Amino acid sequence: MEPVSGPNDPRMVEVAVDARIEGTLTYLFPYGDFPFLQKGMRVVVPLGKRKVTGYAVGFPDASEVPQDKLRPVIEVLDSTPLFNETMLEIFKWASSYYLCPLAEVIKTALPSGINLKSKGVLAITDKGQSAILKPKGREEGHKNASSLKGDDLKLLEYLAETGEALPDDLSSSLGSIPESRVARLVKAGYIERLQKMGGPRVREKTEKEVSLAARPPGEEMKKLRRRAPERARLLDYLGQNGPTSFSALKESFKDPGRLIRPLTADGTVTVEDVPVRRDPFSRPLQMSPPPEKLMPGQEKAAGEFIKALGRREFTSFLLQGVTGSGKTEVYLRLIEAAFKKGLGSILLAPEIALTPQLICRFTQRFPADKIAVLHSGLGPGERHDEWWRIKRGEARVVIGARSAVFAPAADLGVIVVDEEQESAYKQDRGFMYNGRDLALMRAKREGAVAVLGSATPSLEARFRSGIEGGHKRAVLDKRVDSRPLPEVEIVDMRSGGKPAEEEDDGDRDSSGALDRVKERDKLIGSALISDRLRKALAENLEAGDQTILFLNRRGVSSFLLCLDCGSRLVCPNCEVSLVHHESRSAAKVDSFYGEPGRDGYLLCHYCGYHMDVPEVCPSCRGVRTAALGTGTELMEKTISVEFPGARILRMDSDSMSGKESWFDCLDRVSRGRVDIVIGTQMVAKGHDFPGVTLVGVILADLSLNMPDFRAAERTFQTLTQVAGRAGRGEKPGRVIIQTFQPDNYAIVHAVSQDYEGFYAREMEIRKAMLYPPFCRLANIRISGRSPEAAKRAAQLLGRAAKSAAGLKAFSGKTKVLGPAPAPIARIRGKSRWMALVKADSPACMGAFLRVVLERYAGKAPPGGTLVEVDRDPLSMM
DNA sequence: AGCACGCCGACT
DNA sequence: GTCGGCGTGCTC
Repeated sequence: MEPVSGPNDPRMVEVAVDARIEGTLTYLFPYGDFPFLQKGMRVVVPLGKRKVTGYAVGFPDASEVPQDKLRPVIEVLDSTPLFNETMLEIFKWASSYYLCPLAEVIKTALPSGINLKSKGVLAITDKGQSAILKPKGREEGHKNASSLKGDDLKLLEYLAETGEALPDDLSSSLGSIPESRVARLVKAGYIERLQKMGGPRVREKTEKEVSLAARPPGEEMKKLRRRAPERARLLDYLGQNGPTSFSALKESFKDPGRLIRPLTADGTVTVEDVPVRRDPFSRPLQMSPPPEKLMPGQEKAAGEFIKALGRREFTSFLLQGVTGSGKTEVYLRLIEAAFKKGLGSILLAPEIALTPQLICRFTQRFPADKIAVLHSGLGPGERHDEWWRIKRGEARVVIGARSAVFAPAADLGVIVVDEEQESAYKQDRGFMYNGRDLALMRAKREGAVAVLGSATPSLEARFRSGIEGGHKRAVLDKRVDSRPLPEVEIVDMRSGGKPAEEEDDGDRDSSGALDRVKERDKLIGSALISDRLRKALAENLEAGDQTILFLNRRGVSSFLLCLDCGSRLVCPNCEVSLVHHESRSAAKVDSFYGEPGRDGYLLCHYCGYHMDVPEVCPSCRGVRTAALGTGTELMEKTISVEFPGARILRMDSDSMSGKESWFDCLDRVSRGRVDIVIGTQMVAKGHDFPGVTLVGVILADLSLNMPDFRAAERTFQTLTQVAGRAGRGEKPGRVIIQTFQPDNYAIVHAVSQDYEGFYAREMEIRKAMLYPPFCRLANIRISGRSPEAAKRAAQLLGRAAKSAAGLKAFSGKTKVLGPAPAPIARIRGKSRWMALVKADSPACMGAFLRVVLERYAGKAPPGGTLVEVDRDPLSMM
């Protein structure tokens, strides 16, 4: 950590610069000015004409770049390092593994808002000033008459008035200003660009704190009590309670300001600004007492974890426990043990599960000031406070989402990753890390105990718990209060739902007009509720119980389904659903069913295989096929028509905005103000709704048919999870799963709540098709504004990849699928392609990707296309 | 993000 | 032949 400090040392510092630069740059630093510079501190360095923030990551004693090209550090921003050597190693590892610039990794790991950036502000020059003062410059005969048009004059006047301005501010005041115009004015010498450091500096929140400086002698007090009783009472109060915040005083005194002012004048009391913690969870929480006794399974698991903690050696566990088996209690015991040893702990949970209820369970066990919470709902100030409380060692128990894996906890003893299979742990842009995987990596480097918890572990985690050197496995197979798992039944929509009958009146020719589609939506809306579910819903309403209707609306693409036999069309090469595309894009209507596909084509988004929409279903020769897509409001409408009295709440990412609304909804449900909740993924994730006794899954197929090799795994996980929502209170729960594919193994095993059965079956398929955990994956994503350029780039990249795969080092160990258009082929005006790489080991994958990118870099086509690598992708969309 | 460098079309 | 457009690639 110490910089080289000998008198003859070259005094160079290696800086990870916050710019789109691979690798690090070397700078000089005048040792006399910055003798305290250490690794882990932020520095301001010159980069071209700009000043940027960088992170000191090393002190090399030689540089490949000639000494005279090195420029000196301008400023050191910290007096104490923001990360230690261990974290730096993790950052470097992550940078190399995820092929992401080191500075971007570090920026992600540190609380947002910590970076300063130099901004190019525009200011008017003297020449510009005089040009506005005497606009009759024409008679000078110079060209400035022609270049100073009315618009330019306005711009100069604006700058003269404001002093300086960001280009964005100019645009918002004067309308969009093209860069070329600014450049022209700069060149003509009317305005100049200045570099100004600035950034969202987060300051500590402070509060006025009043403390007693000198207690007046008894006589004084007596006098005071008579002359100014309130003032005396305040002094007594401060004497008793010690230093008190101004806001707290307001509760006991009417106008503390008036009382305090004279007291500060004579020095009896002092008022100070002290930093206070912004409380991220100020909402009142209802407490439920912690269980006194653990179940035998919990006891055994907790014992094993704590024993491993005692060894202070990296050990990883998979805690596999059915819904309601009390995993959280096991985490708490382990973290308690670490806390008692003075070790730090981190609990990662998916963003959506970081509820007040979860935090509350921790505040019951640990002093509130020892806990820090990190999640995206925090403002920059709150996040900053929490981060520093951890950094300073005040908080030793960290609860947070994905990025909390980087929390600066010292002496880390425990990292828990709850619901380890969740895709929320994967960041899907920029630094595309997986919080779970980095948690394991960090635990390894810190000699900590890692616990991955899940009711339905990812195949990767489950697989690694069965191999030499993998995770140790602990199983909780009993629910805490011996409550039975809810009764799950399947409704076969091919007969029970009868969607086809009503729809079979000849409107299947693709000439159907808009109103006809709407008409059919209505029919389909009600057809999507089977008689069985309708009856159960009515009964539940009658009984005054709550119902959740779960519409698995993940994804945008539609797939082709046979309405007779329920089979779907999959790619013969990749075993993922073929995605239906309209040949005429004008036919796009927001309909649950798209136009039945006689036209259009089917495309595999992994390998590019495509075919025309078949006339008949390949498995049953039936003629009734439909492209199944999206639509949620439809469900709400249908239900409100069929059950006019019911109080309905729709919960999905569209109808939710901000955390308030989300909390409010949860609140309304738990208070019994809602009869039927219609929702997407959101309602499936761990919330206790004791009043819910019926859960209906509208169409389990929707997630089953995603063009993703993990579709079955996701479906199994979601159905298991959503089934766990029913019957959490005293009444038993009931789950109705509607599907066109009642025989699909994911659904069958979810119904019988048989994880191991599902695991065995899915592993066979993964092995046969060579998917994780039997290989490593990387998704190379290509995107660009011009469809042609993107396609061209994809082809060139494909060629680079294929040629690299032919190298001796990689042949037989790597396989390239595609390139093919991404499942969402166009998004926000960008065309997207992807190529999927399989490799037999992480090391091979890393080496291969580097070679591919290097080969491609030589011949990247024009047109500004972007190539990104998503390593260990969870979503291929 | 900004600036230099280099390659093509419109002008002197 | 030169000016100047913008598309591409470095920046220690």
